[in-house]
This record gives sequence, C-alpha cells and structure tokens, in this order.
Amino acid sequence: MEAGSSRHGSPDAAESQQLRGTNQSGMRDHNERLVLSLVRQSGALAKSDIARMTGLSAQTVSVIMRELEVEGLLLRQEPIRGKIGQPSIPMALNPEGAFFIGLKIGRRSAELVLIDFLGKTRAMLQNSYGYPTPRDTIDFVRSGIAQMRASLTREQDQRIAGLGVAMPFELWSWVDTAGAPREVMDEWRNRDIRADLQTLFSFPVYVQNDATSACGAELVFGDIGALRDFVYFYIGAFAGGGVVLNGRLYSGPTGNAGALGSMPVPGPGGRPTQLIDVASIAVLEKALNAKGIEASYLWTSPEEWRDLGPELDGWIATASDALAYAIVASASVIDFESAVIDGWMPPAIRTRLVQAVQAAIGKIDVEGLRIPSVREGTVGIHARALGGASLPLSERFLIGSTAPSRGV
Amino acid sequence: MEAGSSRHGSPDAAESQQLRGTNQSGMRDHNERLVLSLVRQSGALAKSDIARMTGLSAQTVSVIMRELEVEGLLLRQEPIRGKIGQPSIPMALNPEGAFFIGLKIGRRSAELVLIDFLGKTRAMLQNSYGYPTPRDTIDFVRSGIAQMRASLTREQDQRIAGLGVAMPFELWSWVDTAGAPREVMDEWRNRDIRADLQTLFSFPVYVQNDATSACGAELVFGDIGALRDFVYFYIGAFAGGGVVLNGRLYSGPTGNAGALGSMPVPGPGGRPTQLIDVASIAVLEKALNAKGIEASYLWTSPEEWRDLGPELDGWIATASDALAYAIVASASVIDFESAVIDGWMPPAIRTRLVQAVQAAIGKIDVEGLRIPSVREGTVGIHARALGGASLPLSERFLIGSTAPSRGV
DNA sequence: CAATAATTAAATCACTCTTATTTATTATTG
DNA sequence: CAATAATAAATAAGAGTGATTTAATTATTG
Repeated sequence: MEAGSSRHGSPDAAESQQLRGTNQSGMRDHNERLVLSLVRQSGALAKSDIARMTGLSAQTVSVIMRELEVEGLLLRQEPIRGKIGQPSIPMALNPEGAFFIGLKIGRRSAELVLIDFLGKTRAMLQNSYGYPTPRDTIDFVRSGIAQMRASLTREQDQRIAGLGVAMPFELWSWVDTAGAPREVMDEWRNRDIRADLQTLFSFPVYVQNDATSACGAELVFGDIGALRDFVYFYIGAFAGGGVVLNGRLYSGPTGNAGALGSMPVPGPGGRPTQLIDVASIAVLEKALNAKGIEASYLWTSPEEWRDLGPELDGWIATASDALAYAIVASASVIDFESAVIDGWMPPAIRTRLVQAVQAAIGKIDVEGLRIPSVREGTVGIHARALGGASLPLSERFLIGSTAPSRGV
Repeated sequence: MEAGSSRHGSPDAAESQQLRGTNQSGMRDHNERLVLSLVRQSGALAKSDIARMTGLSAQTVSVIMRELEVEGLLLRQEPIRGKIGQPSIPMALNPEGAFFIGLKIGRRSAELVLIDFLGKTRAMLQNSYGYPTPRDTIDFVRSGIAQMRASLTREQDQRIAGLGVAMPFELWSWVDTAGAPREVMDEWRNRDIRADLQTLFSFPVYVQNDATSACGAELVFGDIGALRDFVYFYIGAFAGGGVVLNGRLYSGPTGNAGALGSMPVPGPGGRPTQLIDVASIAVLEKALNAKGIEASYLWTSPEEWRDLGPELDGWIATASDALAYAIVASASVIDFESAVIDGWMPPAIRTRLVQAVQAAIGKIDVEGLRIPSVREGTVGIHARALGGASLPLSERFLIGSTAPSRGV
C-alpha cells in the first residue's frame, strides 16, 4: 500500500517492473497516440500535415487516421481550398470521442466533473463537508456518477474512458488538523480508495496527487502554446505543485514529484520555513481571522472575493517572495522554460500575485541560471478536478516524447 | 548558437523538432539498446533472462542477441550448469565492442580519456594551464587523440564511437575571473567548439555540461545498483550537478538541468547565498589562503590531501549544511530516491562530507517529503572526463525507459 | 492543359510472434 | 547404473502486423 496507493495505480497492473521491449502493437499504439496528441495541440490537421510533422510516410498516416476516424475519435472538417493541389482535409478531435470523469477530494469539499474529449465540462457536482470520510466520499461518487451517466446517451456512456481521482498526498496527515476524529484519519490511511472505487465501475480508476493533477489539467487543457517544460504551483488551502518535462506530466518514482509546498524558503524572519506555511489560502484565512474578520467566503466564492484590504496585500507580499524563491530553486534543479501559478482565487488576484512574483525574482541572485518566465495558469479554480479527469485521457490517448524515434 | 552550443549537439542534426513517429527500425533499435542496457546493468545475462525481463519472445531475443554477438558487442560466456534443463549461456559485454573518448575542460586543466565498452580507462592525458583557450584546447585534443589512437589496432580504432566534451555552462563567464584576457573570454563565447572539433574527426562529437557529465558517468559506470532516480552533486573548483530520471540522464530543454551550484541556500549569516559560494573547493582554497597556507596541492593531488586542520572542518560544516538544504529543496521538486555526492577530493574526505550532510538534513523541516538517501559517488575525481566519454556511449548504445511498452 | 499537392491502393519489406523441434541437463524409476 | 521423464534453453519455420515504396487517382491553381 504505502507508496503504491498514492501512485496512479494502473488498474491492469500492467507495467510490471521496469524495462519492456517494443513490438508492433506498441509501435502502432505509439503512433496513434502521437497523432491524437498533435491534433490536440494544434487544432485540426490534415493527414499530410501529420506526415510532415512525424516523419511517418503519408500512407501510414492515412491508414492510422482513417482508423481513428472510424473509431469516432477524429472528425473530418471542411476541405481547405485556395492552395495549389488537391485540397487538404483537416481532421479534428471529435468532442464525443470519449468522456472522462474527474474527482477532487479536498479539505472542505469534493468535486466531481464530467468532461468530453475536448476537455469541455459537461457536468459538475460539489459536496461540502467539515472533513472528508471515505464512506461519504464513495457515496458521493456513486450517486454523483450515476446522475451524470443518466444524462448521457447509451452511446456516450460507453465512451467513458475512466475516472481520475485528485487527492492530497497522505491525506490522513492533515485530516485530523481539520478536526476529524482519529478513526477517520486511520480509515484514510488504511483503505485503498482506488481499489474501492474500482469495484464500482467497469472503466479504469486512477489516483494522483491533487496539485500534480492540476498541473496535468494545465498541460492538457490549458493554453500553454508550445511550452513543454514547466513547473506549476497550485495555491489552494494548501500549496502544491507539479512538474512537466518534455511535454509530459512527470509524477516521479513515488508519485510525489512537485511537492513544492514542502520546499524550504526563507520565512518572514529570514529563517527557513516551508512554502506552504507562507503561500497558501489557509494562511490568508488565518491572518483575516486574527483580525476578527470572518473569512469562510474564501472557500465558498472563489470567483469574487470581497475587498480584502491590507491582509491581502501582506499575504501577496510574503507569498510572492516565497514563490519567487521556490521558482529559482526549482530552476536550479531543472531548467524549466516557465513557472505557472494558479490556485483557488479570483483571476484578478492571481494576476497580482504573478506580477509580485516576477518582481520578487528580480531581487534574487540568479547567476548561472536562465530564469523561467512566470505566467498565470489558464485553467483556474477547478484545475484539480479537471486534472483528475485528464488522467484517464493521458493514459489512454496521449503520449510523452521520450520515445524511440525513427531509425535512419 | 547561444543555447545551442551548450546542448549536446547531435551531430547528424537529427531530431529536427519534436515528436517523431516510430517505425520498424526504430523498434529494432530500441530493443537492441534495451538488451545492451540490461546486460550493462546486470552483468552477463542469458537470452532467456533477457526474454523474461523484457517480455519479448525468446525467438526475438535470440535473433537480436545473435546479431549483437556477430557485431562484436556481446561475448558468449561459459555455460552455466547445475540447474535442470539445458545450460544457459550468459552473454556479456565485449570490452572491445566499442571505444569512447572523453574530454573535460576545467578551470586549471583539461583531461582526455579513452575508455572501452566496459568503461575501463585505456589511456588518460592531462594538460594544465592558468586558463584555457580554445586554440590550446583544440591542439591538446588533436595531438592527444592522435597519440591515443596510435596505441590502438586498426580494428580497435575503427570502433571508436565518439568524443564527448564535458565543459562548464557559459565557460566564458568565469574564464576572466581566472585572470584570462578579455579576448580569450570572447573567443570562448563566440566559437562553436563542438563544430570545430567535429571537423577533426569522422566520429561524432558531443558537448555537455561538466557536472551533468559527471552525473552521467555515475549513472553508466558507477555502482548505483537499481537506483533509477537521483540528484547528483559534483564538488570541484565550482559546484554543479546533474539529474537522473527514470534511469536516464536528464539534461533539460537547454542542457542546463542540475545547475545546483546556483541553488539559493541559507548562507553563514542566514541570508541566502548560492550553493557554489559555500560548497566548492575554490572556497576551501580561499579559506586556506586567508590563513597564509599555500593550497595549490588541492588541485594537483586530489588523491591525498595533507592534514588540513580546522579550515577543512569549517568548510565541511558549512558546505554540508548548504548541501543538505539543496537536497531537501531538490526533493521537493522531484521525489528523488537518492542524492549522490562526488567531487575533486580524496575519498576519505568525501565520506566525511556525506556523513555531515546526512546529519544536517536531520535538522531541516521535511514534512510532506520522503527524503532521499545520501550516498557517495563511486566514480571519483575523474567523473567529468569519464562522463564525457559516456555521452557517445549513451547516445549510441543505451536507452531510457519512458518508451512505448509492449501492446496487449 | 500542365503543374502541384493530397490521398490512397497494391506490393514489398522488416520485424516480432507463435508453434514446433532440437539439445542439454537433472531427477526419478526399476 | 541404465533408461526414462521432466525441464529449460535455444532455434527454425511460418504467420501476422505494420511501415515503406511505388504508382495511380483526384482536385485544384494558373
């Protein structure tokens, strides 16, 4: 259990140990994923475009894409005329090609989301609580998914490709601080939530760290352009992160890569603190509470916070210093092109935070490094649940890049 | 040029942009590399072992390994008897299968090394200087390699698979601090050393960051067991590092991953400094010089330093605190299994340093992280040059793991 | 109508897989 | 102790899969 439970457990117990050989079906699978990844990234592409981009022969691409079309994953668009030669027929992702369900288990609420092949949200459900329990969570998932599936046609329902669960690393270690009884804590520790959920459904169930999931949502659904290597911060009740290398979400050997909340940074007094202790919404809430301000709306209305006054300014100042520091430290481990910051906050405040971080980086000694550009996330508050849903999508339809290329 | 020159330039200008398709030769190439990687990692293996490990059919493995044997890359060992069934015939790497040349360009000296397929050093040459110049470096390489090749048979010579150059990132930015004239600095900045060297040889020439190279040597030649993800520190005149992910050296989008010398850490007074400013041999030298102690033997006799007294103790104390901090910060970016420390120092001192780092980590708040084990490097002072030589070896004969696996 | 580019059918080629066979060895039986 | 059974490694032959090559077809521009 231990390390295993927080990995994204591949339900088929597939990748047994380490290094596998490649055979023809592996090759075809790889090329199919490649085509789908390119079409997802670039919009609609003609077969000839794909052939040029991949280096595969036109005929191979023709065969692969025709098959994907027959399977309902690609849709033929209007031919493009006006250029010399036979008009090209762009092929786009079919929104109805597949559906995915994401579940986020958070400190104060759970979210369930149903998305289509393009990542568009088709349905969303929420469940608030004082603290989560396995039993209630499973009930919520069972009834919630039943409700969502009822709204789908039989055809659509059969195209549900999986459920991805985004939850914090070692959930039980903080559930008790939320006032939960000890039994609940132990239940989370001892139960294999993935296995329990898997018994309910015929499609595969995956589990992944919540901030890593948010990062995955940014990668798959976000507007990141050609960005292929970035470090990602999600500032929620707690702070966490994720890592994208070579266009692929990297979750690490134990699934705990991007544990940026635990990054040591210089605290207010100059002594080292963890990032999470200065750059999380929980810290902001505490600061507000200390002033006697009721701040539960931080959790309930993330689209628009009231005017928060000096506490917010102070929070942004310290949080951005800490984030700047964490970004520089990250950049000395991996030469990321960008650092992306998103979180449970209104876009306007996210913008302020990012600007403050950019300014704060300027005050740090960065000799010997190329500092990543700092940008806002483009997915927003629901990134974790969407990232959960992106997990079955990635597993089934996308590809990384560190793959064997063509021979000579 | 810019970013390009410090990448490991693939001489064939092969991997044009990003995502390539896979074809049969790619598949075969992948499986061949897989076999060689496994044999390198595990010593000698029978065909049936390989078949079990890779999931490939016995027949496929038979064909591949027979071919590798014919090519002279594998050697048939004595059959192993004493077990039921036909005795298995282990196949080992043929030491004469290929040769590789490594060049390290350092602050005070250059090293040239010739190794065989097992990584054993066949020849080594050194060249000391006040500061390096491109012209002298190229002369040294030309004559040095000519001398080395003269000692090889025609057969061996034809099996030289490449030259790998290990040199610091933006060499020119510190050459001037070594007292070099400005022209030399500019020459390094403006010249493409890889291209210049490539004109001299028919085998491919690669360039890579020096500390990253050292890390690669540890990965390929070191005694790391099953370790597949680690962060590596090389403490030389300066401090640098490297990153191994999934059993593969990761050099990052710009080739500057593992720039750990630039990691911000709490300095002596508690204010942030870069790791390089507290944990490098140059700092130790400076401390000794300040006490009026002549310390040039630090560079010339790294096998055995004289008794260094309190300055060494002080250096180990501050360096280990900083390293401990850098390791924790790295672990919050990637959940490394281990941190490996090596450098230009006698093994006994390396041992002390590692022990001090282990102790120092205990004093840091690591909640939410699994802390990597800290171990000594097993390659030693020549890791950079050997790592240079490992570069053509990896490019040509080894494989990472993030590759398409077998189909159903 | 010539040139150009996209697409695809047919034939070919490379590589892995499955099945069956051979070979070498240990374990068991009479 | 010889004969036989069991086991495992290695390989040969043939089948199957998927990419490539070659050539033909189609739609469009100029």
